[in-house]
Amino acid sequence: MDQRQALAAFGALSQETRLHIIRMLVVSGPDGMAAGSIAEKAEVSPSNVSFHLKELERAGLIAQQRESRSIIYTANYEALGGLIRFLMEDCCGGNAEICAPAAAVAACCTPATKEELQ
Amino acid sequence: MDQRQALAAFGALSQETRLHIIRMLVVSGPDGMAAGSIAEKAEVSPSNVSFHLKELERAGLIAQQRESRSIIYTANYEALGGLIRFLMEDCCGGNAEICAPAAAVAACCTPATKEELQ
DNA sequence: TCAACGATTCAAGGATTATTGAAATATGGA
DNA sequence: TCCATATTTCAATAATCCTTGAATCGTTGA
Repeated sequence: MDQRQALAAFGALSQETRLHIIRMLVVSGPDGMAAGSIAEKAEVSPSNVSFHLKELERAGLIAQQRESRSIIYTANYEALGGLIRFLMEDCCGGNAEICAPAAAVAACCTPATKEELQ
Repeated sequence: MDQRQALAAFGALSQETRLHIIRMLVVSGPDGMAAGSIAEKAEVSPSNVSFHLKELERAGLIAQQRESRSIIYTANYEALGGLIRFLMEDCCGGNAEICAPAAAVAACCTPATKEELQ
């Protein structure tokens, strides 16, 4: 993740509807969600959700794939991890104490990872 | 760090000049930097840097304090750590593998923390 | 082929954000 | 007090982003 991507990702996440969408897609996992379901759950119009999905895709945070009539969107875990990494390295580069609380969260996440990863 | 703050923080970091400023302030540590120095290093006009500093402060990512004629800005480490934490918990809440790369970075940061903290 | 469904695209508007330069504020020293 | 320094505020403009509804595109089944 370079700075260009990070700037786009921060911009994408700075909007309430889009943050909500990302949350839903992360939770829904590899199965993802159809655009219509996203619109329904987020309570926004189809054209509006389409606008925000395009924005999230442009930032590389989600991917799409057509499934019959629906278009399924999935969160890009690699990009999200990369963004966290960018934030930490950018912040840790020189001063490290910012990462301490993050390390605590990471410690709480990694046990689950052992089971989740493959 | 609640969602409102996170949205503001993401918005603040989605602008090139502001990301640059945050980087400089994190590196400069508790001493911080005067507005003029920031403007000079970032190569933007005084009024423009003032605009961006206000934006960063509004998002809670930096703090200011007057020092004679200068106004010294410092990075808010707690807020930056809180933002990383928000991103991780928001992403890890349901699926954990996103945090794996972040955990790796955290592991690389924590050794330094032992010396840096106090 | 035609109709219906799921979704995107487009244009218009309104709202927010960024940049600029001039004017104003605050501080410290002659 | 007066001037210089450091910075902010303000107004105007430009640029970007968000929302809305209508029109369009691709897919499926009758």
